[in-house]
Amino acid sequence: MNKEEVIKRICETYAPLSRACQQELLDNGMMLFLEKNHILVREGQHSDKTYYIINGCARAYYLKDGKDITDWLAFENEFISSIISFFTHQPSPHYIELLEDSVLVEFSKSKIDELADKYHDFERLIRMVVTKTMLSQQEKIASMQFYSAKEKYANILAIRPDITQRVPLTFIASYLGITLETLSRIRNPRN
Amino acid sequence: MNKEEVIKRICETYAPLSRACQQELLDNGMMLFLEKNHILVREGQHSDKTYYIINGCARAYYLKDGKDITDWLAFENEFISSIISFFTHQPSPHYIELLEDSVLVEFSKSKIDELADKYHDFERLIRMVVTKTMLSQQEKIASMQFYSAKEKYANILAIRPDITQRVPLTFIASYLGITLETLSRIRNPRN
DNA sequence: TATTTCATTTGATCCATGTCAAATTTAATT
DNA sequence: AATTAAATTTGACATGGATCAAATGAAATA
Repeated sequence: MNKEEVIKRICETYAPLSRACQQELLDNGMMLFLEKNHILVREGQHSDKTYYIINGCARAYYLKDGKDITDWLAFENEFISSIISFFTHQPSPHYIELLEDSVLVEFSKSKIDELADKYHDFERLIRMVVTKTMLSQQEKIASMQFYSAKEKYANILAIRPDITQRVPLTFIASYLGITLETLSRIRNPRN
Repeated sequence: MNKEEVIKRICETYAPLSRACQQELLDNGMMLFLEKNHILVREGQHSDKTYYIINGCARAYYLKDGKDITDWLAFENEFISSIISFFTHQPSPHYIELLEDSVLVEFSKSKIDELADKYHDFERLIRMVVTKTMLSQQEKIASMQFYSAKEKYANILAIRPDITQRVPLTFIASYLGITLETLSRIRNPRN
């Protein structure tokens, strides 16, 4: 997939953009071809970039008392960024790491803000991206609030059946707010 | 506070609006004076309204296996709506209930969409509202993922110290994903 | 002010999930 | 293929928080 196709895909997913706006977005997105385990953002950095995943997947995680906690997983046709740093200009509490060899398009916050200022339709698109993110967070909150470990695992499998083939169980476990051992036992059909 | 002041306040909080847009928003917001325990939205309803709280507070809750689970609490100068119904046009899984006598301004989704279409600056404002919501959800997710009951309670007290004077403990407990009994024990200084 | 209803606390017990440690399986590297 | 390293499973045990039940306290209403 080339950049043109990516822009087209983004428009289809979220909201249509004028030809001029598409072109300008195109000129300002940078394609990246990166290897598994590459770290896009480190804790403490000011990250003003967002990444659209063409191929591959990534996770955002942070360290709590030295323990690695995944709190976001993103796959093809999704955006990932250090949400706090990107939106509030604070240093990132998160690392962002690729879990597979990936192809990404990188956009900078300043360009996005500029385009959102210049083009009403782009402002719309950003609103849609944020709204979609908010709705998936809403689901995540519901699934964490009063569901058992087993229910949470079933939930995520329903949303993304191939997740266990693509994401190590440790990361899935902490994403669900449970331990690796508990996840392993849940997955064992004898239990 | 009258409607003009409310609109002004909203502009200050999120993003400035042109005079014309402010006026149109004003014409389409309806002020409501409602009593404690009033139910704004019921499960199963298609709710296409959002409510801005001038005075008072409200909660969104749903029933899981007959149990009442609060998953949103809103106070003055915040919006509350049946997030799923409002954004996806599905029937609401939530109830929305007032926890105090409250003054609200009600806006309809169709008007909001219309204004967002017509005015770039209003589109911007909506984007800001959604972004802010998303960021507070992000915090909530972090606080639920790997924090103990005690830590979660400390977190919410730090954000809103007067919450225990305004919201019954049962609702706070389920909002934190813990039981009423556990919350009660946490609050007892002997523990 | 007495009575009823609702909210909160306290106690006793249980269980899902965490913790720590070791074994096993799978993948990466020489 | 052999060796090392990483990921996952399994076991034994501990514990935070749930559940159920009853007592107390506070607020609403007669």
